[in-house]
Order: sequence, then C-alpha cells, then structure tokens
Amino acid sequence: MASEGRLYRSVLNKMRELIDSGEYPPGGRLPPERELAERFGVSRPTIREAIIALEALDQVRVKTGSGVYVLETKPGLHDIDPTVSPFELTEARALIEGEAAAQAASMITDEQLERLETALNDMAEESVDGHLTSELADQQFHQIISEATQNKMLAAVIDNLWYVRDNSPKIRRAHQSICETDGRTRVKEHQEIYDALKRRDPSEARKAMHAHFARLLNKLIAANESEQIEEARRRAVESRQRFSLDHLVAQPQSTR
Amino acid sequence: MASEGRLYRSVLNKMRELIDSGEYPPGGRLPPERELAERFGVSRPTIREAIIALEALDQVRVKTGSGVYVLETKPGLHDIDPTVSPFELTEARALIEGEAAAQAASMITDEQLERLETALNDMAEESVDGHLTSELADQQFHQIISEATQNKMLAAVIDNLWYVRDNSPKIRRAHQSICETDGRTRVKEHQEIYDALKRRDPSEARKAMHAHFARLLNKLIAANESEQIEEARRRAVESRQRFSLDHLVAQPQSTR
DNA sequence: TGCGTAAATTGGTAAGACAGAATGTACAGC
DNA sequence: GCTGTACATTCTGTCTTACCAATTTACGCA
Repeated sequence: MASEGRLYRSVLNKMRELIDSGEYPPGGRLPPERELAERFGVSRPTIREAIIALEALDQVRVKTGSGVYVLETKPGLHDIDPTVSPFELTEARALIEGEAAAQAASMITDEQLERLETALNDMAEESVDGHLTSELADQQFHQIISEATQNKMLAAVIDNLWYVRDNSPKIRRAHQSICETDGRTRVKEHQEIYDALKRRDPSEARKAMHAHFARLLNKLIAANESEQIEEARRRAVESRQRFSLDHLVAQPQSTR
Repeated sequence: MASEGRLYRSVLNKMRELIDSGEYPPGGRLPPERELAERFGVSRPTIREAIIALEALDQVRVKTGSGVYVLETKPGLHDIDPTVSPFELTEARALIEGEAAAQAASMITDEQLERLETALNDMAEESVDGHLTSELADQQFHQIISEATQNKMLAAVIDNLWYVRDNSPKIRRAHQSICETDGRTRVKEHQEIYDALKRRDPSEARKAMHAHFARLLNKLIAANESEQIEEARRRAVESRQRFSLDHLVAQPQSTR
C-alpha cells in the first residue's frame, strides 16, 4: 500500500491532495472526524493526528464543536510565485544543483561522503514500499551536497528551491503524479552522482546531476502531455454528447 | 490556566520551552510517551498529538520503536543569513548567473538585446561621475539576462541574490569599499557578455559572466586582505599603547 | 422574536493489542 | 577464560476500540 510507517502521514497526504485539488475549497468545512475515519478506513485518533499536522502547517483551522475549516493558502508569506511551472523549477534546479555538485566535488569531506552513502542506502531500502523515507533520503542527499559546497548562500538558494517544490500546490501535484513509478532508476542516478563526487570529479558530478534532472524533466513533460491528451479526450466526449443532445432536440437552424 | 481550548497545544508549548531551554538538546532523545503523559498529567494520545505537531514544525524526528529525537533548529529559510560572506554571495552569483547567461544566449530576443545595449550605454556614460545611475544600469543589465532565460524560477533566485547583496549590511559595506575604483573594466566585461549573447553563444556567455564575477571576487579578496592588514596594524598600535601604559603605572609585581 | 432543548461535532481519556528496535543473556566455539 | 552469535526480553512508538465530556449549532415551540 501507500503505507509509509506512520498511518497519519498517509492520511495527511490524501487530505492535502483533496484540499489542493479544490475538493475542499478555502473557507469550506472538512467532513466530521468520524466520517473521515470511515472514509479512509482508519480510526478517529489517527484522523485527529492528521488534522493536527494540517493545523501545524497552517492549512486548516479547528473550531471546537463546530468543525475544521480550510484556510486560504497565503503564498505571499514566503513569496512563492504560483505561476512558476514544474518545468521551470526543475530546469532551475538542474542548472543550480549541477553547479553545486561540481563545486562540491572538489570540496567534499570524507565524513560528508559517508553521510551521502547512508542516504543512498536509505533510498534504496525504502524504494520498494514506503515513499516517505525514500523522499526524505532524497532530500537529505541533495542537502548534503549543497552543504559540501561550503557556500552558505548557494545552500540557502537550494533549500529555497526545495521549499518551493514542497509548498507550491501545482508543483506538488505534478510531482505526485510521477513520483510513484520510479524506483531503481532514481537510486542508480544518485549512485552515479555519488561516484563522481567520490572520485572528486567536478565535470562528471555536474553531468550526473544534469542527467538526473533531465530524466525528471522528461517524466514531467510526458505526464503533462498524457494529462493534456486525457483532457482533450474528455472534452471530445463532452462535445460529442452535447452534439447528440442537440440532435435529439432537433434544432436544424442554430449550431449552438 | 494555560488552557487554550485544546490540551495538546499547552503540552506543545511546554515541550517547546523545554527544548529551547536546552533541557533536551539537539540530537538528544525525548522521554518516552508514557513518561511524558504521566509528567504532564495527560493521556498518551494527547502527548502523541503534541509530538506530531512538533514533528510538523520540524523540531523533532520520530523513529519508530526507538524514540523521538530533537532536531537542530535551522535558521529561517527566507531570512537573510547574516553569516553569509561577500565571497560566498559572489561565488554563488558567478555560478548561477553564469548558467543564466548560457541559458539566455539561446533564448534571448532582439528586443531584449536592445534593452541590454541601452543599459550598457547608461553604464558607460555614467561610469565617470555618477555611481547611482551606473549601479542601476548594472542591475538592469543582469535582470534583463535573467528575464531572457524565460525561467521565472531562475529569475526569482537571481532577484533574491541581488536582494541579499543590497540588504545585508556586511555585504553592502564590502561592496562599497571596492565599487569606487573600477570603471572602464566593468563596462568592458559587460560588453563581452553582451557580445556573446548577441552571437547566441552559450558557452562564451557563461565564460564572460564567470570572468566578470571572478574579477569582482578577486577585488573583494584583495580589499579584505588590506582591511585585515589595516585591522592588524590598528591592533598592534593598540597593544603597543597598552604596553606603554602598563609601563607608565609601574607595577613591578602584578602582570595585570 | 426569543428561548430552550436536542443534535452534531470536536475534545479527551482509558486500556490494550501489536510491531519494530534496543538490550540483555545464555550458549557454542575458540 | 574469552568472544561472538542467537535467542528472549524489554522498551518504545503505533493504532484501535469504546466511552464520556464540552461546545457549538439548529430547530421547534411558545
């Protein structure tokens, strides 16, 4: 299953999806705890945990005895430009993290290499079932590299890119639609980055990082295309239905 | 009491206090749920809720079967880190704006090239007397390039770098100490970037951008060195004066 | 219109079964 | 006697079921 160790996290993710997708719009009320518990097939305390996490993330406000209400997302607080597309973000990450990897290759310490290896193992171990640990290991991997550049400004910029990735609803959704099917490929790509860093080869490190993001970008593009095809098909069916309806009511004149 | 509607919040606050006060240092482990429940006089689910909120706030990491561990608090992602040095910033700008220039070289429009030329002229005209217009033209030049990448994320990152440059006191001071003496060199460097962009040559554009920042970095280093020498001299004078003062009061016994 | 009760909803607790991780212990082999 | 491995125990977080309390909201009735 989508089990990731702790149950409430899986519930949390599903709820965030529902909120992001507009199922529960800002200002609206979530279903009661008991109903959610039944719907997700978990107990009520677990739902409560997910709601509390949601509350801590400022996505929701709980009013005792009344219900839990969706807050409007305030992107202005951390100024994420909502018009930034997943493609732009990934391209920017490719360029910037590519340079970071090259920089890190000539600066990285043995201790940091060890931590990279740990993260790599975590990624490989959990790549089968749980996404959470795998995701976390992924993030740690990249963070260690940015730290290894010994440039706090560069590290801060990269942190910011991850923040945008995790907090822009549009981008979150795009990633969720592709992050299920990968697995060994991702581990292999990170392995190649690690190898280049271990050899202290800046050029190869940059190249491996670019390759990693290039694949990600291609997946995003493919997912977007199939989504658009799906959308087009849906519209086609819709208009066909409308046409047939028009035909039934038999209005020979008006095309509308 | 400290009750604020929901019990877990009061527990959460107490725990945060304990963590902040150093009672539970980063890397350390919190007491087990059952013990905390007894200590705070609440039930275990309530403790769990508080821990989950703590986890959502990135203050704590839960390891199943082992315990809950305190994370080191990261400085705010979006505040300017005051420990970032002018060198780090300039290095980061070199890498990132270098890639931006390469990207821009293959995407830039004729209209943007025109605006670059205008900025270049402004820079050249004013390079003799007024620094203000020249500074502004410089910033515009770089902004047009980041815009030409057609990547809003990359442009936002570069904007952020300029913001740090303009708003970190330490970095502002460092720049002011070197920005007076340049002149034709800077214009010439920007001219070379412009030429590469006009030829639509990514590699040369990157190279020219790197050269620009490399010179800036060297100047910063030189200024820093001379500043440190100055500082050392000042201290030498100071200690010499103190020595002579000690000598004047003529205390043969105590070394203080 | 105003008030009071009932329904709906979240808040909190208790007790226990379960699973993973750490720890201690005993036994086998050297 | 010493060491290392295998097993058992204990510790710890995970999740459930069941129950009652407190608060808000809705509705009916006067």
